[in-house]
Amino acid sequence: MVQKPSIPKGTRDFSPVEMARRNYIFNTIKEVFMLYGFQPIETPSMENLSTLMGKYGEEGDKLLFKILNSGDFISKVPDVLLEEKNSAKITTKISEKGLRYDLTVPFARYVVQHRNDIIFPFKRYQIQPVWRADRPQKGRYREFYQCDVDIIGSNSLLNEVELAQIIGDVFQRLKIKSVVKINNRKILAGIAEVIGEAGRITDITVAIDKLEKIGQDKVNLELAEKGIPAEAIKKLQPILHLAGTTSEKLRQLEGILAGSETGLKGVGELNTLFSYFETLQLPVEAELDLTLARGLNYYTGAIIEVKAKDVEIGSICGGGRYDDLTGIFGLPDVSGVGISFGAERIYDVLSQLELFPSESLEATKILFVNFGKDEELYSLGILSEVRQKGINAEIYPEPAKMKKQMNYANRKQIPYVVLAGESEIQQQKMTLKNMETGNQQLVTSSELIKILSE
RNA sequence: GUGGUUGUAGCUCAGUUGGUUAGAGCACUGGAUUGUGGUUCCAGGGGUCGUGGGUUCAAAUCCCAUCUACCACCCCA
Repeated sequence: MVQKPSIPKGTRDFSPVEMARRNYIFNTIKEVFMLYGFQPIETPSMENLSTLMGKYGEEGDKLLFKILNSGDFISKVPDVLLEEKNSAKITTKISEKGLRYDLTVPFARYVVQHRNDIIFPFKRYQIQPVWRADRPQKGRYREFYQCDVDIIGSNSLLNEVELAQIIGDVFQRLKIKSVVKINNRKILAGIAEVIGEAGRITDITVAIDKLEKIGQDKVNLELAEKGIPAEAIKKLQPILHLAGTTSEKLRQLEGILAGSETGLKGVGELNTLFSYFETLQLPVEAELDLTLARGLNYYTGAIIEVKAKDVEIGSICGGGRYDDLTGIFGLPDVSGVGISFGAERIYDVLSQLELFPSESLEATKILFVNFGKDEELYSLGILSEVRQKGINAEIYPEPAKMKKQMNYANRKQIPYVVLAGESEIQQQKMTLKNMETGNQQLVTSSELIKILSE
């Protein structure tokens, strides 16, 4: 019995139309990356679990896809463990590889491993799929592409500025109206310090990250549930409701965070950043957003997130600065900053706003109808000529009925069809049909190429 | 990982209180039209009713489990 084929949960096939659109996104992003001097690298789909585990928090470890060891792996597991039925413990015995969860951690591993060959500051980009064992939803998959750009080995804020410019360029080219939200981990740390809960930064940031979504009251409730004292929560309130322009907000923060050295440093960093933006006139809106927390625990400085203005969707790009990502792999004090474009979400935004350019760019431009053996030979010669001029062309591979061949051209949206039968061959010409208008004309091969090159 | 909704032809969906051979539109194949597609007309192929159990004389229909997609949490691109 034949079984119905299917693909694993949360994965997708990409058909030609989707590929053309995805390539449009990837190519646009790549072009901009290269414009700023970034170079591509690729890393393997799988990494050793030891490099992946513990980098994304407890949740992250659960969401890692693990790969079973080869061979008779189960016989090597001690009976005691099998009887205990503890998945976590057995996992370490039967799996030592996992699929990558993001591109940043493998990049850190790469940097440490190749530190002697890399020219620092190292500017690299990387466009590859990542895998998460998350429960799929709309716009959330178990396999999806990330487009990462990172600069590693430089503390300069100029790097943050360049990333903001890249964001501006990319979304301007894609015609997506967007706003860049910026925050700084040091400010968040400062806030926690000032309200007397320095040790609880993670709980506090995770809660205030939801401010926009669930509202102030629920945020306060969540903070209280996490065990933050009422007094600290009270102190937090005015900070969450700073008003005015970015520079006004920063000035107010300076006062609030006067007691925190880290906090003030963060304010200083944002001041420089925003003054750069002002003089450079970014092609994109940038604003300070104190509620921007981002879960990843390795960020230490700037936190960046981009939202599309005309579509209700999560962030389409995000990132930040990490001061010591490579430290865990034995290379301390190397600071980096990077962002990641979410290809799938950008895809969704572009389709919802119908901003994809006409897809025919990569498709066949002309089809030669196949009339039989002799005519085929005649067409084949012209076909090579056309291809040599860089025009995408094809010949129908069998002398099928006209209707079938025309229908093929029609369905593939091929704009031109060449008909070369007995009478055309005698004149050393061919009939060129415009599929859109239906017009036909008798042309020579050089006339044909001229028309197609227009 | 927790809770909810869902599933009938390649796609979008009908299918009565459980009752003969499960239907339609689009798509596909062939013909009307032997060198002319996108319009029209005619004919045809295509179904383990998501999967596995159960209740019943009888299940697409009722019950349970499971898988998928979607939604809300959690988290995130």
